[in-house]
Amino acid sequence: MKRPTIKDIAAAAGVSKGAVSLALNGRSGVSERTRSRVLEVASTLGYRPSVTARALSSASADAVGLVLVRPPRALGDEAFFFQLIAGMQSEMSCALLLQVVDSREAEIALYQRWWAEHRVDGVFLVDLLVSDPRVELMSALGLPAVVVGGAGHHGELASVWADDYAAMTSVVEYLKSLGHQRIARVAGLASLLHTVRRDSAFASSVVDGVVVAGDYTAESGARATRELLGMAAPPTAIVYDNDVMAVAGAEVAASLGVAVPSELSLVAWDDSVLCQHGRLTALSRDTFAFGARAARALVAVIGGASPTDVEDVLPELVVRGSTGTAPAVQVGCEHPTPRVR
Amino acid sequence: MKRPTIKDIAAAAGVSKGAVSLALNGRSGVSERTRSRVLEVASTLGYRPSVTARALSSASADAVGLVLVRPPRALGDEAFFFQLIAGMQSEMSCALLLQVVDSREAEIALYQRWWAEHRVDGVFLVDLLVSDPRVELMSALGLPAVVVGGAGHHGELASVWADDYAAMTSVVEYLKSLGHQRIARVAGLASLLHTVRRDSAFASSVVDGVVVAGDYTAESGARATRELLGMAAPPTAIVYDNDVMAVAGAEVAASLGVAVPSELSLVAWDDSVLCQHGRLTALSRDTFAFGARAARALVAVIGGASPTDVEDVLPELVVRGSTGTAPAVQVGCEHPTPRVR
DNA sequence: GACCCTAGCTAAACCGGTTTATCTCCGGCT
DNA sequence: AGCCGGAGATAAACCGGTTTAGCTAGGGTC
Repeated sequence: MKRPTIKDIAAAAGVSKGAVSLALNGRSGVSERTRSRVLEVASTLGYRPSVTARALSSASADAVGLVLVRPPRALGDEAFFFQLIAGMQSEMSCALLLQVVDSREAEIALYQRWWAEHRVDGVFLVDLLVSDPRVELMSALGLPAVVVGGAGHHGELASVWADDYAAMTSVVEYLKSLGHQRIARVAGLASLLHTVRRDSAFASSVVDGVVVAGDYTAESGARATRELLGMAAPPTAIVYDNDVMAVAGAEVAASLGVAVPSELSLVAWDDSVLCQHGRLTALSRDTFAFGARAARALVAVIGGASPTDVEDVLPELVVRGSTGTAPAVQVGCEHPTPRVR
Repeated sequence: MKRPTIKDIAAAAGVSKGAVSLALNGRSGVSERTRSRVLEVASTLGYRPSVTARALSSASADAVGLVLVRPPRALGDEAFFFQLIAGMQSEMSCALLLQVVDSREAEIALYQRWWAEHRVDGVFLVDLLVSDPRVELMSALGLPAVVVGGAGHHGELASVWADDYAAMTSVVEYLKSLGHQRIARVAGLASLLHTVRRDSAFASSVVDGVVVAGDYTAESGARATRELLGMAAPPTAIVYDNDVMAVAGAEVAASLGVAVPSELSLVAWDDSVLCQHGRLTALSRDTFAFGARAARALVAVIGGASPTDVEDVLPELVVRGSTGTAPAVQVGCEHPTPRVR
């Protein structure tokens, strides 16, 4: 089967290629009679302009790109990105080029390649680092980009972000209102910008708060939780940087015989089916809507709009069974017997 | 910033465009001296051929496509597809064009469009229907395609599949070996081919087995489970078509006071973090490897290999806490009091 | 009637590659 | 000397669009 080209349409309608192009793109230069004839011929022949050819004459590639840096097998557990992608798609008429790579270097090389190959009109940047080389790269290449999730103001780039600082503060305030004083945090990758934000928010609202580093995997969540519960003065509440670590933490608590929420309260960042089934209190945000917003921003930037910062709505704390009032303080007992064997 | 084109390389190396093309593609027609000079110039200038332009001269689009038909918001819960995608990527050097649409018609239109626009070299077909129009479409268009997950032999198309029939049979045999006799099944969408396969396997190995239809959502899993447990002679074991429904079912059982596994055994199809945390016995397959295999098959077909059927390894039953020996049969009590209020 | 303007269209160049036809030069053979 | 062949290179066509320059016919103005 041979797909019809503009030349076929031109021949069938008895006009020139140029006239067909003008007619199809709704531009002036052809009479209404000719235009309607061309349109009719095109539709009966099932004509579709080739994006490829169109992209050549410096028009758009009609696609945007997204690169994820992950160990590929771990990807399936992170519902977050899938939600995000689905949301993006809902606001884009063009295609999404998706690639999973395993290193930051590969990611940068890929962006460069896509740009050089004229393959995308713009890209999303996720997992922003504290000082991210990609920001400068985009400016240098002149490739439209939207930073997703990094808190505002990245060079000349547009960004869509949620206020992690305020969110963390609100979680801590909630826990404090329940009487918790020894609050700990299981953080995500330290190289990520939002981890730093949350860290600083946590540090400024919790005195002597313990922070243990994790990497979003169940293993790291379990390890961190074991470490925290084994301390001389274990925390009465733990805030996790994602859902997977939180659920793993809940299991460790159960296996150690620490009752949730009467002895220990748990909060997960990012809600998911996992939290729903684990009855975990979680900081929920509408990731789908977030993706949609990011897509709108990118489309705007590609369209030539000047880059803006869009702040997402503050995540909402969904209280479930994993948080409760702090256990009564045993006066005079600075070092209660750790419950951990 | 302006990216260098083949013309720039030609000028810098003092040769013609054609010579550069030959040199870069390792084809004969240029001397070794010229070739090395061209290569050097190209690398110092950071040259990258434009896929766009290349695709125009009937070469490859250097991308493959995947369309998912889902209500977009539900997508995030299905780790399966993300795993699959990650696996595909691991075996492809080209890019993946991903789009989520909300109807079968849109999917077909999209495949047609991608083909017409010369945007992809081939596509993956997932969620095969019992009599799927896409199979014929691909043949008609001459678009290389690989059927993912549908059990073998689809027209002239290559396919990568797991033997759902054998898998279902093995699950039932396992339950029977535990003494279960009243086994029920919560099925997935009836329009999907693999649902039909599992149905027929289930029907032929379980006498009077009850099948309730579901749609992979937690709600449908819960509803189906409530229905089954409310029957006069409720089943002692239930097999679910996916993890989300199984976990929802486990919760319903818990809320009704039905003990798992002493009174009721549960098995989920497709393992995930959800099953791991819910301690659900699950039929586990290596989705990542499955995706990788599919990608290899597609690459081969695009390369001109004649389409083949690749059978995936049989899924493995991972026994966790949700399955156990059947409760003792109360002799003479045909209709035990339902435990459901 | 001479002039200009514009609508409507065509021809041709262009985008950045690949591919084919052609051209030149050089060496070997009879 | 004359002929042939092949290597090495180039010019030009082509892919399927967009865009610009140019051409023509018709109508209005003075």
